[in-house]
Amino acid sequence: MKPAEDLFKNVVSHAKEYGFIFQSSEIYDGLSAVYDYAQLGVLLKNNIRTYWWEAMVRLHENIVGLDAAILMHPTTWKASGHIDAFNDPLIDNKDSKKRYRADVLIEDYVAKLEAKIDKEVQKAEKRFGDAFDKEQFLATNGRVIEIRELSETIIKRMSKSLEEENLSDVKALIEELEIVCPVSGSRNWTEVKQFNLMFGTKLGASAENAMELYLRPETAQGIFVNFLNVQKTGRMKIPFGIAQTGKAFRNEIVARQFIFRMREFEQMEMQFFIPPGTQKTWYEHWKETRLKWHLSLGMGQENYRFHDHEKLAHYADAAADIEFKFPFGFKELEGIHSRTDFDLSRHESFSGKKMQYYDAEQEQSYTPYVIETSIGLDRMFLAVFSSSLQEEELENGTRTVMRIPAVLAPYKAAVLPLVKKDGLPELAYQIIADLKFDFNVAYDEKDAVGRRYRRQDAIGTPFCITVDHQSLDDQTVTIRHRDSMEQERIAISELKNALDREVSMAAWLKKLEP
RNA sequence: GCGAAAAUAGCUCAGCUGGUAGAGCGCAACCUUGCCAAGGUUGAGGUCGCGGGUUCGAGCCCCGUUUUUCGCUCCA
Repeated sequence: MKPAEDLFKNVVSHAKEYGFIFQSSEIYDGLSAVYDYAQLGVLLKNNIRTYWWEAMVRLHENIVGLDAAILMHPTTWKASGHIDAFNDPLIDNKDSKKRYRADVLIEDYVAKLEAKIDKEVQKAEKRFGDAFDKEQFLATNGRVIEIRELSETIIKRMSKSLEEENLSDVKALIEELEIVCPVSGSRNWTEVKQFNLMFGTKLGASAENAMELYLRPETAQGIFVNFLNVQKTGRMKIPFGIAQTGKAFRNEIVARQFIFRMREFEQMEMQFFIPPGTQKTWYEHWKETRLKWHLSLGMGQENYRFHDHEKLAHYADAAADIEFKFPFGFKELEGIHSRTDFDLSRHESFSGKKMQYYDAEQEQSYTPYVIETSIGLDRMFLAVFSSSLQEEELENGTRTVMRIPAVLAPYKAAVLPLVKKDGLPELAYQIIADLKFDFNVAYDEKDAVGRRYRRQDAIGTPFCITVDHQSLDDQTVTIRHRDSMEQERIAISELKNALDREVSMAAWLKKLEP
């Protein structure tokens, strides 16, 4: 058993060597945390996307698709909370090397002040016993009033400075309050720096009247702003969902671990609109449904687990991750969030447009609640890729095999003439000409056939079809299975059916039905 | 962003106290052959991440920088 670090290195170099993933702009030394999908990678990635899309949109009568633009009106991000939540003022302690959110440090300080009020209350309670009137005490006690005023002043000043982006005053405030680093206990702080996790760009060719825009940091908002358009034009009845896949961009402070955390990445997400009050049931429903999708690929139940969030995002009332066992440990692969009516309400108030749904059965209008399922396509790629890549010990040596779920494999079959003469290549090409309308098929005639099998193993091709001399006589070929390396002989006319059973989207999607 | 380590052929790596770059695998062409990698012949491919400096001379020493990995930090 190799150490995890080596396994991961192996994944990265295999991805490069066989043309799955290259670093972006490699000839210019690359661009940090940006990667390109290569000739085989794009096939695998497209297959994953399609498998998700068909499972979500095609199989669910009440889910429709959408492909919203990456650029959106800037107010979108005010409404969504990203302008606030994505703009963190950060400060480092030079001694402990720890980084903190400057506003959190100050808020913690204020929280401590307020804890002092509680202490005063407790003291007074002891002193006065039953005669103690808490309301009265809080309103009149000089010490309490003093602390209250101080906290208010601090919070006000901090909010004002943050609003005005006066970061040096935030630092000054931290220094004046003599806030120390909880780890090192020192007051040796760096300047406060603003980190904006959204990529900015400009709309408009001339600099003066250009409009500040952001590349979307999540795809979800494209769905929310189109909620009523889709609902009305699609005559959708709640509960219903809108699904989309697309690129999102985040200026991560630390982007690492290959394609696990990239600055430009692709999300596959679905927002499911439901009546308020039903969110618990639907949340559970989608947790289950999504896990089932993952398990249908047969990559091992033991590689998945749920992680329920305790700390919730500003918009959620429940949230869980489906975590996958990557080479570097269990990490988030997909999120299922109960987003309440946060997004629609916010858009309603920022746009002034009603974002409500009239429920004819209940005879009332309401702002729907939302359950979100959101999976990173690139992460899913990494999950499939890293768990598929295996070194297998054989009697005489090892073989490298990618046990990619057949439905996702870049090539479904390779057609190999046993020798490149005697008319075998010609027959092989005839077979390809027939199969290529249904399957992505490779051809290879170079080197010994055994070596060609191994080459296909290394890129995850589930089947190798070998044309030999007997094929010329009786129109049969051998078909070799990637995982077992076993071969059987079947009629050329049966190939399409045989492959269909094993690799077709339809065959795999049926596993999702009860 | 901080700290540490690394960067030499497509991949994995070697390269002596500083003296003009190698291996294995892979790749391409041809020959032989053919059912589970590693037959033969020939060949392509590297200004040693990039930029400076020291030196008669730098893959090797020094400085900067980029990228990657690990730890910290962040993760709606």
